Amino acid sequence: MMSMNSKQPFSMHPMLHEPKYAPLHSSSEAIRRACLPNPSLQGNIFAGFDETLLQRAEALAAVDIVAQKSHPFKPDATYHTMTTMTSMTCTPTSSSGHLHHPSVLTSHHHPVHHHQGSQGLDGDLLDHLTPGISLGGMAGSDVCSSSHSHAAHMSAINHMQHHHHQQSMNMHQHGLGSHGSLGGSGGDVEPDPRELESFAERFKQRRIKLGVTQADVGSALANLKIPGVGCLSQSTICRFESLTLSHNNMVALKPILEAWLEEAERAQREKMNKPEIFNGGDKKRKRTSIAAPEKRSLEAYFAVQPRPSSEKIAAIAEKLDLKKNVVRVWFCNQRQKQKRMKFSATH
DNA sequence: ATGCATGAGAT
DNA sequence: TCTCATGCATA
Repeated sequence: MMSMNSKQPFSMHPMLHEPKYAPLHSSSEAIRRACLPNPSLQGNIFAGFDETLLQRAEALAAVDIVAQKSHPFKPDATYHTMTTMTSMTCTPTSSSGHLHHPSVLTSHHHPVHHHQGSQGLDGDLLDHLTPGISLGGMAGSDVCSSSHSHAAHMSAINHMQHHHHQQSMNMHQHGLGSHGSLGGSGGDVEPDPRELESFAERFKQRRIKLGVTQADVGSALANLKIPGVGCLSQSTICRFESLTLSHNNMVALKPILEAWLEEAERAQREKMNKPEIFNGGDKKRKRTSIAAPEKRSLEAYFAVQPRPSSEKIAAIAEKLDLKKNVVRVWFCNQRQKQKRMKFSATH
């Protein structure tokens, strides 16, 4: 069996193991990415670009760079954080070495579809309000506290074996609408972008109404005891709300956040009934910063060739005086950005 | 809210 | 070595 839908985070017992869980896959997705607007350069068709192109791209990018450039430093450093791990909270991931991510939620691929536009999105920011509610343990937020940096080796919750093919099996495409297809066996979730969009918006609103921050939601997720699901960071919750995640990622996270929301609202209601109770070593990782001029050059290169070879990357790195790894990661992140929902062809 | 990074799994 | 899901650090 392959899973057809999988992703039903719930349905399994609340214990840990459950190594499997179908990863889901939904069916739609890919295509959205296909059409992204190219920043600027016109033809990216030249795939084999060579020095010449490189220079050309750079020149294009250099328009205003002329003067400023020069930053003495060389970024990079990838420092790797940590050295001490002392804590063990449930911190979700760890950068240092441990697993964490539950990719559990991944599904991917949908054959196609997309379209429609709208973008509602909102962007309000109001997240932090402080609540007074502690939602029965849920949003309490601290559970996973993360004060310390990493550590945690136990993120037990997350990870599972999950996915089988992340992107691999995309074959099914019944092309129909968006959804449905997939087998019926499980009921897959709707890959409908519209629905995701509205859910994200409603989610944010209700979350604010509850008085919890994005970070609170992330850590409270662990309290849900959904197999394979642990805490998530503020970043991820924020991205979910602003639709800046891949479509598959949105689809995977939706049921989880939906479950949390219901639980949190339920807990709050409970408290409402009882009026009284609720009143109530590390080395830090340093983030590399790529200066504007270099960034412009990178963008120009990207427009020409989004996936430069290792050699090209090295050449670019040298020209811009950046570490090769920094350049490589920049390209990876840039590609990921294109795939995010917001910008995708979906709209 | 986002930029740069890590790491698991797929290629 | 890439893609993806995620996160820490930061603007």
